[in-house]
Amino acid sequence: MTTQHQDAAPVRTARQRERRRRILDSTAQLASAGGFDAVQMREVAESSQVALGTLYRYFPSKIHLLVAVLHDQLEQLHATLRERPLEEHDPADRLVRTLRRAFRAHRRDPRLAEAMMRALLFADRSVQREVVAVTRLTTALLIDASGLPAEEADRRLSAIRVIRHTWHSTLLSWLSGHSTLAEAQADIETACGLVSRAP
Amino acid sequence: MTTQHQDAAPVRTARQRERRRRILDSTAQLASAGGFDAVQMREVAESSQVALGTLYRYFPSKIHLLVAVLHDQLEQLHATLRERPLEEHDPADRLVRTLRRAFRAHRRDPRLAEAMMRALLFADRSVQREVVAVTRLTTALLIDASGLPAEEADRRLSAIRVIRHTWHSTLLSWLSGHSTLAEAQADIETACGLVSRAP
DNA sequence: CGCTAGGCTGCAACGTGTTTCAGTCTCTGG
DNA sequence: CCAGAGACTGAAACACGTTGCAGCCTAGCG
Repeated sequence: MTTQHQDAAPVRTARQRERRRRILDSTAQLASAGGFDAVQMREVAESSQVALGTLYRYFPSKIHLLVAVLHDQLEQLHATLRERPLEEHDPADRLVRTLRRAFRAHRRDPRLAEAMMRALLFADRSVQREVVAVTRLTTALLIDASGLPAEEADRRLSAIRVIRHTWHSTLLSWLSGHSTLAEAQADIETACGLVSRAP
Repeated sequence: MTTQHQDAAPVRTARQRERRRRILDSTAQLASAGGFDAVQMREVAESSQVALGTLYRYFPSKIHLLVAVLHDQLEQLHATLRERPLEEHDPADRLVRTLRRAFRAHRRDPRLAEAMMRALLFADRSVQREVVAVTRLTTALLIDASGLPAEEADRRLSAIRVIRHTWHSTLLSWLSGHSTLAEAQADIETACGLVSRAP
């Protein structure tokens, strides 16, 4: 049962693009208000003025839906970050700054962050395409943030992935109340140090 | 070496201890056969010869149940690791070795691993106690593996947490088919390098 | 040895993610 | 402009985690 969503097939009409946007927006709104559990498919459908079956045609599961919201938000974050470039030169410093910014953004909307991260980490093989897209986007964002030239970044990909893992893991862990803010920030700094080491 | 078993309520009778063991065992068996989705509460109850309500008295949710299984398995792993001590001296090498062993174990039973990790990362505040217990146990295991003296380990706690985050994250990511074995192992090695740096 | 409190059982019921389907609407090719 | 293909709707139904409850059983106490 192969899925044919907009990822592979571009959306045809403007109305479909609007539907998709309405769905993403009301999902984010519901998540922002009540977290993962508050994103209920019937409610998403209703508040985006779409039938339940249609919602499932656009996003084959709640996980797909929330991962798509994450992807959407990441694109916005990436754009925002590009608008305000950093002044630091040291790659590790730049990464720490960037992730601090991102963390602040999530602290402002912890329920939305929790919903998206839970979905990302809960995603199984059926969401592989979307998860890989998010992973790629995040990696690109981190490389951008580090300010490293492409070839240098290539040599440090493993370090960047470790930073990404640490980022996701600490964020979720903090959002779920399993660790403290201080721990999360210390760990992110520790991980970012990796990018300045010999490859 | 905190031997924290289930909630503050110590088990009273032998039959209760047996019931708990039967539940943990059949959960592990179901998970091993079919992963997270195959662990269905009705089925766990039936195959451990316990009423559904009783299952819920012992473990208030599927997530609690699977995190308890993880805790159980970690205790076994910890014991196994102590039996066969490492010969390496370098802390990073020792950690890499240990995590390689652990990874191999999970490769032998990927569905069980997937079920446990999904549960751990999906756990919310209501599972805090159990998640913190697992976290502590894992940290203790890593410190043990590193061979560092206690005070030295204390100074590197953040590095050890980063290793733990990377471990969980790469493992789940590999189990979910989002990354390759090579990436996972490279990242674990990269993270383990942190423990040899200046504090 | 009987009594009581609390644990256990079987079962029904509820909520929410997901599937299915018949009927209706919209878009596109001819 | 029309017909067919595909998309959308509304509603019902299913699956599984979770809860609630009435009655039975066990353990420990008097």
